Amino acid sequence: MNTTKKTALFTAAKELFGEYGYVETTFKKISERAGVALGLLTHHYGNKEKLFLAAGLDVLDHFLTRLRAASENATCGRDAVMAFCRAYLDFSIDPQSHWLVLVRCSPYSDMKTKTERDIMDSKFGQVAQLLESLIEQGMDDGSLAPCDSRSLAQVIIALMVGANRTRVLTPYAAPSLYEDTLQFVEAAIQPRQEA
Amino acid sequence: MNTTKKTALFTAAKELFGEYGYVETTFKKISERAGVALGLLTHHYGNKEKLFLAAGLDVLDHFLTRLRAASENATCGRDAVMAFCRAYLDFSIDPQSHWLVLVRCSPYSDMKTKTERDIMDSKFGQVAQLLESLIEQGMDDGSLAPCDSRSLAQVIIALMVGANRTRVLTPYAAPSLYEDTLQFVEAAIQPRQEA
Amino acid sequence: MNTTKKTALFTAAKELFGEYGYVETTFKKISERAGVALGLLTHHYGNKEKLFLAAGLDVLDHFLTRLRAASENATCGRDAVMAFCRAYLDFSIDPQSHWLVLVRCSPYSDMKTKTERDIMDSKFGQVAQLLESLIEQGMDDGSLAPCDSRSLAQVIIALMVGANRTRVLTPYAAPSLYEDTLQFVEAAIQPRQEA
Amino acid sequence: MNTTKKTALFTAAKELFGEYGYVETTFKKISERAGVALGLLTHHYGNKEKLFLAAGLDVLDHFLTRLRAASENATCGRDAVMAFCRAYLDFSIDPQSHWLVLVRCSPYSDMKTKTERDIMDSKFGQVAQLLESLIEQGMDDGSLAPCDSRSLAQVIIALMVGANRTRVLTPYAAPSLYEDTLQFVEAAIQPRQEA
DNA sequence: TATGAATGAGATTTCATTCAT
DNA sequence: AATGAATGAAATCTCATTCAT
Repeated sequence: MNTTKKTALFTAAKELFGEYGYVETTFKKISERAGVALGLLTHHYGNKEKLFLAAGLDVLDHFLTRLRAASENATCGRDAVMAFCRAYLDFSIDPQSHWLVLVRCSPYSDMKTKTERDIMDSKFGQVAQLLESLIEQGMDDGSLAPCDSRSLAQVIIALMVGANRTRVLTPYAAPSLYEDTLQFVEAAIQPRQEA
Repeated sequence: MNTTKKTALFTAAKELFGEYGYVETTFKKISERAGVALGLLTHHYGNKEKLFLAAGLDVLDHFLTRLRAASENATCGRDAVMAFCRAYLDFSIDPQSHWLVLVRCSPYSDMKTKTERDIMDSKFGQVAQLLESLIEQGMDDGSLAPCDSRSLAQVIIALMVGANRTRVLTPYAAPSLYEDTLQFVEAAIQPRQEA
Repeated sequence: MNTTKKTALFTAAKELFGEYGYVETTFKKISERAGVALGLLTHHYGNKEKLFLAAGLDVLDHFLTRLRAASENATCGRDAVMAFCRAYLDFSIDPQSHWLVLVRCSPYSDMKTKTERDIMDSKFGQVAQLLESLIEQGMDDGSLAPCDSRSLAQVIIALMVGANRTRVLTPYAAPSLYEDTLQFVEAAIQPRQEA
Repeated sequence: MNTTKKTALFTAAKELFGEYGYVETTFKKISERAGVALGLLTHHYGNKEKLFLAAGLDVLDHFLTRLRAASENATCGRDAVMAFCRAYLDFSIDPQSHWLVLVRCSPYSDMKTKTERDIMDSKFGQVAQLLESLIEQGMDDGSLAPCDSRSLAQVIIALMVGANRTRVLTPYAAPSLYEDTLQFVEAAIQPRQEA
């Protein structure tokens, strides 16, 4: 197949965006790591930003697939929420997932075009919607106390975001951080019998 | 009199780092916004990275001061933790605080020198230590259930980080996000009487 | 059947050279407008310069044919000269003629090869020779005053060139420019009875 | 003076735009000919187009000054018109004038920005207005027959344009072309007593 | 004949930093 | 302390041309 070179380019780009961030990932670095001519990048992807968009969407697509798969077989809504969280954190440290693309490159700073930001936004929105629906399921089946599902989803995702950044970007994350995070979520969503 | 120009430069730098991030903040932009000669920048700060370090530390210093002030008068440890969280989130949206410097510029990507990263790290470490001590205080005074204070501190700070990023970087944050976040913390650290 | 693609390419090339000039007309643009594979261009025409030469000569050939047809049936030399001028100006604004190829691409800057410039030169020379012969005819039949036919031909053609550029390249040409130009020629070549 | 380098750059740019045209005049060529660092170009002029605009306006300003000087002392309108034409053609072959900048670079193709084209247009407009006023003066003092001054001015300028291009761009211009051109104008504007 | 992936030289532009004044 | 001209390395992007299929 002659798709090889395009694929090599794409993989190298995802690696480098994750290692160096958007700005410090250069055409030269990408083409050298992919073992491919410099010009092939614009030939296949038009420009750097479009390549980044493609990379980001690719990661997000796999992310969504993984989250859906992880949460669909849970026995109750609360378990589904916990499965979602676990899958989120697992994905974020899976070396195959190229998750760092989304961590080191901010789609909100590195993409100049509004259209492209909108595309990313809608994908991120789907992540939130998935969690919302799991929360609603939990309220339906009684495994979660009544609450504003959209609000709770945002807070839980915020926690995932922060835990992930602490782990992958800083040197001082405790080894148990992810487990602690999951327990924290569990404690917070635990329905309690009040007098 | 002559401190004026140095100060103007410093303020302009903090504004621009927060608006554009590290890479897109140029010497030209800074000197223009400050209404000051280009050469003054290296004259006063040596180079871009040192300027950024100074800006970041300045923001962090004010941050720590604010967190300490907010938490020191609480009536119990749990209240102190909540005051800490509230102060964190308030500071993050105070236009005077130049907090965005720390959000848009990652000290972990934008600072090449290990020494400088270490300086920042130690400051961030003090934030975590402060929260840890408040948690311990809570365990002492019985307002918080026994737990690993370091772990809990990291998780809570992770949540602050994520909530803040959601609010200031994305377009889809719910207006109630910060309040929801605080409630979430409250629910999670609520000591509960188990059978 | 297979001439179609070559023709489509040629037409697209003439359009684009006329619209964008030599440098800004790219292989990509041409092949896209023609709806044809990129590689066909070099396959059929060798390289960009040869394609341009072919395009320019094609336009010039039609131009010469039109000038000859327009001037051959005039009743006297002076009328033939005027018919020549009118045909020149008409051709220059005939959308079918692709005249702009010769206006926006300078054969004197855009063709590096001396041989190719010579080919173009000789064609342009034939235009001048045609006008010269019409002028001589006019001197023979008494409709034009004696003069240096080569000189007069060059001046008249210079006027055509300038009028044409004013009309097709600038935004400020008066609507009557071409008519005014013809009257100007008429006035200048009018034989006058001097005392 | 430290203006030296900026000036050297400007002169080199005018020379090269005149020799090679806009597109083939590169930053490298300019900085090398000026003996100056590459980056100085954008430092002083912002970008290539602005440099070209500055160069073109500089040439046009000198042009206008020369045309005004040449035509203001004529004894009658017709002489003023002829002095204008002679000054036009002289300027066009004065090696000091950098006239070729305007010949080889088309302000109508090479300037993308409408604003900049407008600035050039208005300068060209002043050339036409000057000639118009001379023609009107000629009609007033009786040295020229009544006519539409604007139309006549455009045609005469068109002839200057064409004669100039023939002389400086083609290899086949007769040595007497400029003299022939002036005579042609003289013949065309000669007021004649009709029966 | 037809396709379009692949190449790499070269162009414009940016920018931290230096330095003479 | 203050200025801004000057430098040149490096980045992104363009594009004619080649070539395997």
